[in-house]
Amino acid sequence: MSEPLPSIAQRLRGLNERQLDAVKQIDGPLLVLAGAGSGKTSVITTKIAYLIQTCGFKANSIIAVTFTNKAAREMKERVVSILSKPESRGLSISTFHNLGLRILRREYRRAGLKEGFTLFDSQDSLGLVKEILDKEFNGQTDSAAYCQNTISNWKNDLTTPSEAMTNADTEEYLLAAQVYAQYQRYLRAYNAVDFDDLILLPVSLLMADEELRDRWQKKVRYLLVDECQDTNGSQYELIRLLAGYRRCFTLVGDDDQSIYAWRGARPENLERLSVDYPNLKLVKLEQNYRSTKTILKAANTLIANNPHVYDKALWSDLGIGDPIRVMVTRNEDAESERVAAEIQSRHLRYDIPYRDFAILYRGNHQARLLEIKLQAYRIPYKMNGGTSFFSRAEIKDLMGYLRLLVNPSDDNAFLRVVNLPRREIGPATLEKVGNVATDRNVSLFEACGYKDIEESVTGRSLKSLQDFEKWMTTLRKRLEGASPVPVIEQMIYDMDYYGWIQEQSSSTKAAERRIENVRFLLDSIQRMMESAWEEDETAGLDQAISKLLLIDMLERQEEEEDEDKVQLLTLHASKGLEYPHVFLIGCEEELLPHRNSIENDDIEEERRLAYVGITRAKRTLCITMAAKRRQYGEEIDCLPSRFLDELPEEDLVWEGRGDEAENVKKERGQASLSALKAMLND
DNA sequence: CAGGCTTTTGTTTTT
DNA sequence: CAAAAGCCTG
Repeated sequence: MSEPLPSIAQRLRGLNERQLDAVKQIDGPLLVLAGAGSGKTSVITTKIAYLIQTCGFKANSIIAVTFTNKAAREMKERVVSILSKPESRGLSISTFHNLGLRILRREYRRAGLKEGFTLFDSQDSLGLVKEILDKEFNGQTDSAAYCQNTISNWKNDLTTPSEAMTNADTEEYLLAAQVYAQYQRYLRAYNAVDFDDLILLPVSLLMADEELRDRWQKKVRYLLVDECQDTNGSQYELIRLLAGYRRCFTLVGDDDQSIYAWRGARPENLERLSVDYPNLKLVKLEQNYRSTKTILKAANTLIANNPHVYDKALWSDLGIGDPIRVMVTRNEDAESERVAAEIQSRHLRYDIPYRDFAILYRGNHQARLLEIKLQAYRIPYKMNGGTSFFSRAEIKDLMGYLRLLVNPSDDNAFLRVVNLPRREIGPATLEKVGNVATDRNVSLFEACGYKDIEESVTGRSLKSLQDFEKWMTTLRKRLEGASPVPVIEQMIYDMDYYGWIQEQSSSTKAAERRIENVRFLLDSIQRMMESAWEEDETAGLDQAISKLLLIDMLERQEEEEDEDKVQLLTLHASKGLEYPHVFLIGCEEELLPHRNSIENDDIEEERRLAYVGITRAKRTLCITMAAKRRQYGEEIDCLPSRFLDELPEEDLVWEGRGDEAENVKKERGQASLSALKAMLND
């Protein structure tokens, strides 16, 4: 031990009175209403340390849940830095989905799953829905996205297929309900689960099985949940079930930062808590340690336009700081250009590191232009989100192989990889395999091992099919008890996958990049295997790959290099983060209150989104908008976002090329006027 | 069966 | 205006 660790007593001294309340309240249900930047992460991490060090809780009896892997990682690091490593051993800080996966990995048999079950990502499940619509509902594949969404909502609300069927009162619902039933059947046949199942199945098991419920409730002595305004119905139920009769938990949330209602989050869970737990204690954290007074005032003024159940008055001790700049530009091109130029000049003039800047936007597509301009200015940047690591073709391919290796029932994986690289196995052959599979009631892969196929499939196709089956089976045997990565490398070598990638890629550069990605995946698997510690007794390839699917690998990849880069992210992705200098771009009607949200009257959530964006800023905030924007090839006029009207005018400094700022100011008046008219009409 | 061509579709937000 | 999906030819 080189340096003495900061003792828990020291930690506690660093907290304010409210925060201390939140930490010390340990013997009952507690809700912490934590405003933006009020130090809730400190509270959670200190509390975990306090529970272990002062109150004598075993680390492995505490479960902390967050929504993103990033938050979980950060939290874990902070706890480990307070406690010693051995003391924090076995402590579980993970996302809801990871927790669900962990439960399922232990109890999968009771959920009707077999060993090595695979996890479908949303692309996989959309594909499955399409397949079902195609096969069983004469090709109504255009409603696939709708069905997928509806099914997901049902699952989040713990609605079973039969309940969905009974309650279906419209044509669409009925179709979705029928697809839902089939979808679940197919998933089980493939020995697969989707994201929603990771919560749904553990909840069903805990509800139905007393022994299991008992076991888990004994195991979990204290529960902490971050961002609980984002919990959906099934997640809330999971919390309740794990908390059990002991009812010892700390939930932290902020209703003003609820921005996930569209994916089933139910912020009203915060209110429901006091009904379900009458002795619920409430602590409010209202001191903001992050932003200047000006920024905080703007945020407060904006969010005051939303109704509130719990009143909250965020205040800051920090200085007034700079006023908020509002930049108006000719079009979206100029907007990105201005932002890039601004960052470069501030970087050069004041020596502000790139990493201190963040550019926030509503939709991922807005990043494209920014990338171009930032590159033109030679500004290093990091994009958060965007195309996931796992949606890259080469990664999907390899994952397909791994999935099939681990789970021979995974027909999806089979179909993806069976003819890749080319093995002369086309649709005709596969249809015959499909027939055998249906007759024998086995998966496609298993059907390849049956003698039956020799009756229908002949010649070269038959040989390559059987070779494929033998090859995969041999690999799987070799996988047993061995370290998986060398086996995978052998597999890649056997099929000359790198050669195939080179053949497929347009340039050697692109090919190199893709091979690098594959290597990175192998590397991650290796690391995952090595860190098969804490909790999970078995560490198989199957576990490694499903865990990796849940982790945003892009994050990981970037975090390794300690970089100085401008951060580009969506408003949604920015929650929980903070930056000294923030640019909030595209503040226009139809974009920041998004058009769909205007139509559905969901302005409040959009306002919260803007609120989240503003409260990310520590020192300066710059809001931009374009007067014109190209959309579907047509150039359209943009109105300033109504949220600009809701900010304190005296703290805003408008800039732009003279006339444009003037025009927009005029329009701004008109916008308010038309909003007023609309109100009067209601 | 593959790759190149035309047509059509479309933009929220994500574990 | 772009990307994806579907169509058609070599």
